[in-house]
Amino acid sequence: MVASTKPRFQNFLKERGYKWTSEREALWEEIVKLEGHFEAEELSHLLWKKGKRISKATLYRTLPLLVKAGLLKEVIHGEKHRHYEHTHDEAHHDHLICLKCGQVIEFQDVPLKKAEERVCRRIHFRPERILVEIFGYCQRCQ
Amino acid sequence: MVASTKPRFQNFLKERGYKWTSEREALWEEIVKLEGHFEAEELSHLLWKKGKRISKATLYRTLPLLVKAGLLKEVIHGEKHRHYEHTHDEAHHDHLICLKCGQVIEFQDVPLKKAEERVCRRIHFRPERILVEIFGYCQRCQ
DNA sequence: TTTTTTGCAAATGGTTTGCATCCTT
DNA sequence: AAGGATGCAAACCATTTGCAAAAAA
Repeated sequence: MVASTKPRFQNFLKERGYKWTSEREALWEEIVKLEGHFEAEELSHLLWKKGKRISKATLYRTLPLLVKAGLLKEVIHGEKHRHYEHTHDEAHHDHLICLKCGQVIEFQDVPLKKAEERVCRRIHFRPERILVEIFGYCQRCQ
Repeated sequence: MVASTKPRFQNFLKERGYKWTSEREALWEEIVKLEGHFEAEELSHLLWKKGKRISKATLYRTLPLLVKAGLLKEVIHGEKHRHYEHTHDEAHHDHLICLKCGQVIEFQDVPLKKAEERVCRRIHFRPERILVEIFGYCQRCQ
Protein backbone atom coordinates (compact mmCIF):
# COMPACT_ATOMS: atom_id res chain seq x y z
CA MET A 1 0.00 0.00 0.00
CA VAL A 2 1.70 3.12 -1.16
CA ALA A 3 1.30 6.74 -0.11
CA SER A 4 -1.17 7.38 -2.88
CA THR A 5 -3.67 5.13 -1.15
CA LYS A 6 -4.25 7.74 1.53
CA PRO A 7 -6.38 9.99 -0.66
CA ARG A 8 -8.10 6.86 -1.90
CA PHE A 9 -9.13 6.03 1.64
CA GLN A 10 -10.12 9.62 2.29
CA ASN A 11 -12.25 9.77 -0.82
CA PHE A 12 -13.85 6.48 -0.01
CA LEU A 13 -14.93 7.85 3.35
CA LYS A 14 -16.07 11.21 2.08
CA GLU A 15 -18.13 9.66 -0.69
CA ARG A 16 -20.30 7.84 1.78
CA GLY A 17 -20.50 10.54 4.42
CA TYR A 18 -17.96 8.97 6.75
CA LYS A 19 -15.39 11.02 8.56
CA TRP A 20 -11.64 11.34 8.44
CA THR A 21 -10.41 10.92 12.01
CA SER A 22 -7.03 10.84 13.69
CA GLU A 23 -7.57 7.19 14.56
CA ARG A 24 -8.19 6.26 10.96
CA GLU A 25 -5.15 8.21 9.93
CA ALA A 26 -2.94 6.52 12.51
CA LEU A 27 -4.24 3.16 11.46
CA TRP A 28 -3.57 3.88 7.82
CA GLU A 29 -0.05 5.07 8.66
CA GLU A 30 0.78 1.90 10.49
CA ILE A 31 -0.70 -0.39 7.91
CA VAL A 32 1.05 1.29 5.03
CA LYS A 33 4.35 0.29 6.61
CA LEU A 34 3.50 -3.37 7.03
CA GLU A 35 4.92 -5.93 4.67
CA GLY A 36 3.15 -9.16 3.92
CA HIS A 37 0.15 -10.33 5.86
CA PHE A 38 -0.83 -9.40 9.35
CA GLU A 39 -3.60 -9.91 11.88
CA ALA A 40 -5.62 -7.46 13.92
CA GLU A 41 -3.79 -8.41 17.09
CA GLU A 42 -0.36 -7.62 15.62
CA LEU A 43 -1.55 -4.27 14.42
CA SER A 44 -2.94 -3.45 17.83
CA HIS A 45 0.38 -4.31 19.49
CA LEU A 46 2.33 -2.15 17.09
CA LEU A 47 0.06 0.81 17.66
CA TRP A 48 0.18 0.57 21.44
CA LYS A 49 3.96 0.20 21.36
CA LYS A 50 4.08 3.55 19.63
CA GLY A 51 1.77 5.18 22.11
CA LYS A 52 -1.21 5.24 19.79
CA ARG A 53 -4.04 4.05 21.97
CA ILE A 54 -6.50 2.89 19.40
CA SER A 55 -9.10 0.60 20.81
CA LYS A 56 -9.72 -2.86 19.49
CA ALA A 57 -13.25 -1.83 18.69
CA THR A 58 -12.05 0.91 16.39
CA LEU A 59 -9.45 -1.34 14.89
CA TYR A 60 -12.00 -4.02 14.12
CA ARG A 61 -14.38 -1.41 12.76
CA THR A 62 -11.74 0.07 10.49
CA LEU A 63 -10.29 -3.04 8.88
CA PRO A 64 -13.48 -3.82 6.93
CA LEU A 65 -13.52 -0.22 5.72
CA LEU A 66 -10.02 -0.62 4.36
CA VAL A 67 -11.11 -3.78 2.63
CA LYS A 68 -14.16 -2.09 1.13
CA ALA A 69 -11.98 0.83 0.07
CA GLY A 70 -9.88 -1.67 -1.81
CA LEU A 71 -6.66 -1.09 0.13
CA LEU A 72 -6.58 -4.39 1.95
CA LYS A 73 -7.84 -7.87 1.31
CA GLU A 74 -8.40 -10.86 3.52
CA VAL A 75 -6.14 -13.84 3.05
CA ILE A 76 -5.28 -17.16 4.68
CA HIS A 77 -8.70 -18.35 5.61
CA GLY A 78 -9.16 -21.41 7.72
CA GLU A 79 -7.42 -20.11 10.81
CA LYS A 80 -9.29 -18.87 13.84
CA HIS A 81 -8.31 -15.27 13.24
CA ARG A 82 -8.38 -13.20 10.09
CA HIS A 83 -5.32 -12.20 8.14
CA TYR A 84 -5.04 -9.18 5.91
CA GLU A 85 -2.60 -7.99 3.32
CA HIS A 86 -2.24 -5.13 0.91
CA THR A 87 -3.94 -5.27 -2.44
CA HIS A 88 -0.90 -4.32 -4.43
CA ASP A 89 -1.67 -3.32 -7.91
CA GLU A 90 1.10 -5.73 -8.75
CA ALA A 91 0.35 -9.23 -9.88
CA HIS A 92 -1.80 -11.36 -7.67
CA HIS A 93 -0.09 -14.05 -5.64
CA ASP A 94 -1.23 -17.10 -3.72
CA HIS A 95 -0.02 -18.90 -0.63
CA LEU A 96 1.63 -22.13 0.32
CA ILE A 97 1.27 -22.79 4.03
CA CYS A 98 3.61 -25.23 5.77
CA LEU A 99 1.73 -27.43 8.20
CA LYS A 100 4.88 -28.04 10.25
CA CYS A 101 6.68 -24.71 10.62
CA GLY A 102 3.75 -22.46 9.80
CA GLN A 103 5.72 -20.51 7.25
CA VAL A 104 3.68 -18.87 4.52
CA ILE A 105 5.31 -18.89 1.10
CA GLU A 106 3.93 -16.54 -1.50
CA PHE A 107 4.04 -17.48 -5.13
CA GLN A 108 2.81 -16.33 -8.49
CA ASP A 109 2.06 -18.66 -11.32
CA VAL A 110 0.71 -17.48 -14.62
CA PRO A 111 -0.49 -20.85 -15.92
CA LEU A 112 -2.43 -21.33 -12.71
CA LYS A 113 -4.10 -17.93 -13.11
CA LYS A 114 -4.91 -18.75 -16.70
CA ALA A 115 -6.47 -22.05 -15.69
CA GLU A 116 -8.62 -20.27 -13.11
CA GLU A 117 -9.82 -17.80 -15.68
CA ARG A 118 -10.68 -20.57 -18.08
CA VAL A 119 -12.76 -22.33 -15.46
CA CYS A 120 -14.75 -19.18 -14.75
CA ARG A 121 -15.37 -18.62 -18.41
CA ARG A 122 -16.46 -22.19 -18.87
CA ILE A 123 -18.98 -21.94 -16.05
CA HIS A 124 -20.08 -18.39 -16.82
CA PHE A 125 -19.02 -17.24 -13.40
CA ARG A 126 -17.76 -13.70 -12.87
CA PRO A 127 -14.93 -14.02 -10.34
CA GLU A 128 -14.36 -11.31 -7.81
CA ARG A 129 -11.76 -12.93 -5.59
CA ILE A 130 -9.91 -16.16 -6.18
CA LEU A 131 -8.44 -17.90 -3.19
CA VAL A 132 -5.77 -20.51 -3.68
CA GLU A 133 -4.10 -21.92 -0.60
CA ILE A 134 -1.93 -24.95 -0.63
CA PHE A 135 -1.36 -26.61 2.71
CA GLY A 136 1.51 -29.06 2.96
CA TYR A 137 5.18 -29.33 3.84
CA CYS A 138 7.90 -26.97 2.74
CA GLN A 139 11.23 -28.24 1.47
CA ARG A 140 12.88 -28.01 4.88
CA CYS A 141 10.07 -29.70 6.79
CA GLN A 142 9.44 -32.69 4.54
CA MET B 1 -18.84 -41.38 1.99
CA VAL B 2 -19.96 -44.89 1.26
CA ALA B 3 -20.72 -47.83 3.49
CA SER B 4 -17.18 -49.15 3.16
CA THR B 5 -15.91 -46.19 5.10
CA LYS B 6 -17.37 -47.58 8.31
CA PRO B 7 -14.68 -50.21 8.76
CA ARG B 8 -12.16 -47.57 7.80
CA PHE B 9 -13.31 -45.41 10.68
CA GLN B 10 -13.37 -48.42 12.99
CA ASN B 11 -9.86 -49.42 12.03
CA PHE B 12 -8.64 -45.90 12.44
CA LEU B 13 -9.94 -45.87 15.98
CA LYS B 14 -8.72 -49.32 16.88
CA GLU B 15 -5.22 -48.63 15.57
CA ARG B 16 -4.73 -45.82 18.02
CA GLY B 17 -6.49 -47.35 20.99
CA TYR B 18 -9.67 -45.33 20.62
CA LYS B 19 -13.06 -46.90 21.12
CA TRP B 20 -16.01 -47.65 18.94
CA THR B 21 -19.03 -46.16 20.66
CA SER B 22 -22.70 -45.85 19.88
CA GLU B 23 -22.31 -42.08 19.54
CA ARG B 24 -19.56 -42.44 16.98
CA GLU B 25 -21.65 -44.96 15.10
CA ALA B 26 -24.72 -42.69 15.09
CA LEU B 27 -22.63 -39.81 13.91
CA TRP B 28 -21.13 -41.86 11.13
CA GLU B 29 -24.57 -43.07 10.07
CA GLU B 30 -25.91 -39.56 9.81
CA ILE B 31 -22.91 -38.19 8.01
CA VAL B 32 -22.84 -40.97 5.47
CA LYS B 33 -26.27 -39.84 4.31
CA LEU B 34 -25.36 -36.20 3.83
CA GLU B 35 -24.77 -34.83 0.39
CA GLY B 36 -22.48 -31.91 -0.26
CA HIS B 37 -21.07 -29.81 2.53
CA PHE B 38 -22.48 -29.30 5.97
CA GLU B 39 -21.67 -27.62 9.25
CA ALA B 40 -21.58 -28.93 12.79
CA GLU B 41 -24.79 -27.14 13.68
CA GLU B 42 -26.76 -28.78 10.87
CA LEU B 43 -25.55 -32.18 11.88
CA SER B 44 -26.54 -31.56 15.46
CA HIS B 45 -30.06 -30.55 14.42
CA LEU B 46 -30.50 -33.62 12.28
CA LEU B 47 -29.41 -35.91 15.06
CA TRP B 48 -31.68 -34.32 17.65
CA LYS B 49 -34.62 -34.44 15.25
CA LYS B 50 -34.14 -38.19 15.08
CA GLY B 51 -33.97 -38.53 18.84
CA LYS B 52 -30.23 -39.12 18.92
CA ARG B 53 -29.06 -36.92 21.77
CA ILE B 54 -25.44 -36.50 20.94
CA SER B 55 -23.87 -33.60 22.72
CA LYS B 56 -22.18 -30.79 20.92
CA ALA B 57 -19.01 -31.64 22.77
CA THR B 58 -18.98 -35.14 21.34
CA LEU B 59 -19.88 -33.84 17.92
CA TYR B 60 -17.05 -31.35 17.95
CA ARG B 61 -14.69 -33.99 19.27
CA THR B 62 -15.66 -36.46 16.57
CA LEU B 63 -15.47 -34.31 13.46
CA PRO B 64 -11.68 -33.92 13.66
CA LEU B 65 -11.41 -37.68 14.07
CA LEU B 66 -13.35 -38.20 10.86
CA VAL B 67 -11.05 -35.74 9.16
CA LYS B 68 -7.97 -37.52 10.46
CA ALA B 69 -9.43 -40.83 9.42
CA GLY B 70 -9.69 -39.41 5.93
CA LEU B 71 -13.47 -39.64 5.64
CA LEU B 72 -14.17 -35.94 5.77
CA LYS B 73 -12.34 -32.80 4.83
CA GLU B 74 -12.82 -29.17 5.71
CA VAL B 75 -13.96 -26.82 2.98
CA ILE B 76 -15.19 -23.27 2.49
CA HIS B 77 -12.88 -21.42 4.79
CA GLY B 78 -13.36 -17.78 5.51
CA GLU B 79 -16.72 -18.10 7.19
CA LYS B 80 -17.18 -17.98 10.92
CA HIS B 81 -18.02 -21.66 11.17
CA ARG B 82 -16.37 -24.67 9.63
CA HIS B 83 -17.80 -26.63 6.77
CA TYR B 84 -17.12 -30.26 6.04
CA GLU B 85 -17.69 -32.57 3.16
CA HIS B 86 -16.95 -36.13 2.19
CA THR B 87 -13.60 -37.00 0.73
CA HIS B 88 -14.94 -39.01 -2.13
CA ASP B 89 -12.40 -41.21 -3.71
CA GLU B 90 -13.64 -39.59 -6.87
CA ALA B 91 -11.77 -36.71 -8.38
CA HIS B 92 -11.18 -33.70 -6.24
CA HIS B 93 -13.40 -30.72 -6.86
CA ASP B 94 -13.29 -27.05 -5.95
CA HIS B 95 -15.89 -24.43 -5.20
CA LEU B 96 -17.31 -21.32 -6.78
CA ILE B 97 -19.24 -19.30 -4.23
CA CYS B 98 -21.80 -16.74 -5.39
CA LEU B 99 -21.54 -13.55 -3.38
CA LYS B 100 -25.16 -12.66 -4.14
CA CYS B 101 -27.24 -15.82 -3.76
CA GLY B 102 -24.78 -17.78 -1.66
CA GLN B 103 -24.99 -20.80 -3.91
CA VAL B 104 -21.94 -23.05 -3.92
CA ILE B 105 -21.08 -24.52 -7.30
CA GLU B 106 -18.72 -27.46 -7.37
CA PHE B 107 -16.44 -27.95 -10.31
CA GLN B 108 -13.57 -30.08 -11.46
CA ASP B 109 -10.90 -28.92 -13.80
CA VAL B 110 -8.00 -31.04 -14.81
CA PRO B 111 -5.79 -28.29 -16.23
CA LEU B 112 -6.21 -26.37 -12.98
CA LYS B 113 -5.14 -29.41 -10.95
CA LYS B 114 -2.17 -29.89 -13.23
CA ALA B 115 -1.15 -26.28 -12.80
CA GLU B 116 -1.32 -26.66 -9.02
CA GLU B 117 0.87 -29.73 -9.15
CA ARG B 118 3.40 -27.94 -11.30
CA VAL B 119 3.61 -25.06 -8.84
CA CYS B 120 4.29 -27.42 -5.96
CA ARG B 121 6.96 -29.22 -7.89
CA ARG B 122 8.58 -25.96 -8.84
CA ILE B 123 8.74 -24.79 -5.24
CA HIS B 124 9.60 -28.20 -3.78
CA PHE B 125 6.50 -28.12 -1.65
CA ARG B 126 4.73 -31.35 -0.74
CA PRO B 127 1.02 -30.51 -0.87
CA GLU B 128 -1.37 -32.12 1.53
CA ARG B 129 -4.52 -30.17 0.84
CA ILE B 130 -5.17 -27.67 -1.91
CA LEU B 131 -7.90 -25.17 -1.40
CA VAL B 132 -9.31 -23.29 -4.37
CA GLU B 133 -12.32 -21.09 -3.79
CA ILE B 134 -13.58 -18.61 -6.29
CA PHE B 135 -15.87 -15.92 -4.94
CA GLY B 136 -17.91 -13.97 -7.47
CA TYR B 137 -21.25 -13.92 -9.25
CA CYS B 138 -22.98 -16.87 -10.82
CA GLN B 139 -24.58 -16.63 -14.23
CA ARG B 140 -28.01 -15.79 -12.82
CA CYS B 141 -26.81 -13.13 -10.39
CA GLN B 142 -24.51 -11.14 -12.64
C1' DT C 1 -25.81 21.13 15.93
C1' DT C 2 -26.19 17.13 13.58
C1' DT C 3 -24.15 12.91 12.65
C1' DT C 4 -20.50 9.92 12.89
C1' DT C 5 -16.86 7.91 15.74
C1' DT C 6 -14.69 6.42 19.73
C1' DG C 7 -13.71 3.59 23.96
C1' DC C 8 -15.36 0.83 27.32
C1' DA C 9 -17.29 -3.12 28.76
C1' DA C 10 -20.48 -6.52 27.96
C1' DA C 11 -22.25 -9.70 24.55
C1' DT C 12 -21.67 -13.08 20.81
C1' DG C 13 -21.17 -17.56 19.02
C1' DG C 14 -18.71 -21.31 17.31
C1' DT C 15 -15.60 -24.27 19.38
C1' DT C 16 -12.94 -26.22 23.30
C1' DT C 17 -12.16 -27.99 27.86
C1' DG C 18 -12.37 -29.65 32.98
C1' DC C 19 -14.41 -32.93 35.48
C1' DA C 20 -17.26 -36.52 37.34
C1' DT C 21 -19.51 -40.35 35.56
C1' DC C 22 -20.35 -43.87 32.05
C1' DC C 23 -18.83 -47.32 28.55
C1' DT C 24 -15.56 -50.29 26.03
C1' DT C 25 -12.15 -53.24 26.07
C1' DA D 1 -10.37 -53.24 36.42
C1' DA D 2 -8.26 -49.50 33.41
C1' DG D 3 -8.47 -46.09 30.23
C1' DG D 4 -10.97 -43.82 26.85
C1' DA D 5 -15.63 -41.36 25.96
C1' DT D 6 -19.57 -38.68 27.17
C1' DG D 7 -22.43 -34.71 28.82
C1' DC D 8 -22.71 -30.70 31.22
C1' DA D 9 -21.51 -26.32 32.06
C1' DA D 10 -18.00 -23.17 32.13
C1' DA D 11 -14.13 -21.30 29.54
C1' DC D 12 -12.13 -19.51 25.25
C1' DC D 13 -11.22 -15.91 22.25
C1' DA D 14 -11.50 -13.32 18.12
C1' DT D 15 -14.80 -10.32 16.82
C1' DT D 16 -19.05 -7.48 17.44
C1' DT D 17 -22.14 -4.36 19.62
C1' DG D 18 -24.78 -0.99 22.92
C1' DC D 19 -24.22 3.19 24.82
C1' DA D 20 -22.74 7.66 26.46
C1' DA D 21 -19.22 10.87 25.66
C1' DA D 22 -16.11 13.13 22.11
C1' DA D 23 -14.94 14.75 17.54
C1' DA D 24 -15.78 15.96 12.71
C1' DA D 25 -18.55 18.18 9.26
